Amino acid sequence: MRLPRSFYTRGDALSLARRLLGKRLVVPAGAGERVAGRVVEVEAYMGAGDRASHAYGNRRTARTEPMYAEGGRAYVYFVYGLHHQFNVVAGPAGTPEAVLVRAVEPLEGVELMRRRRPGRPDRELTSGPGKLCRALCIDLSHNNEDLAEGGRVWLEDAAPVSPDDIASGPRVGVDYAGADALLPYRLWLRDSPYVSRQK
DNA sequence: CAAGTGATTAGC
DNA sequence: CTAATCACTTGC
Repeated sequence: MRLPRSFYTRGDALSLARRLLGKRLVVPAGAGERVAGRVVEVEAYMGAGDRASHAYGNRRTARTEPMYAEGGRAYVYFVYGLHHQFNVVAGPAGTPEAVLVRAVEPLEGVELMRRRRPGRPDRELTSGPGKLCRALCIDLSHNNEDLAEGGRVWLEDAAPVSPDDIASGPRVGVDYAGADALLPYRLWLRDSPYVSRQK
């Protein structure tokens, strides 16, 4: 079952980031197959007031447009000439907040993931934002898709995560954001071996 | 540890 | 139009 719209619109990006940990990210892979992973690492991007956000100062361009939609849509973009990044849009329409999914633990379709990432140990199949998009085949065609209804990627509920198991720290790769780069908006499951390397 | 890759953007 | 900038990964 897909998580409902209200799951995404209920709170801000940080609240959604916390609730996203442990949930199951699913992408259909044709012929009734699925590729799926458990979310183990995320980053919150808090919108217009967040210097690290693409939508800082309400910057509104063709790329950032999906962030302004009602929560529950996908915001996918391309960085560094070769990697895709998958984000979940949070909050009501008009607030450009989103949560970047940084790492998942492979659960379904692991064979497919191995084939898409040849020569990688299972630990490194999905342990980074670019890696997971590669393993799950998420690309620009998924941009702006509706996770709550009809989209070709979605999230499913899973066993709740205890707050004690969640660790936090500064976000990765946002040094340009000044003081905002220090905010503890990166969250991960403390004991998961599938989180990305940088701490 | 540095190169690479190309979409996106701001600045003319 | 052009140049600069990346929410990163990989192979040296």
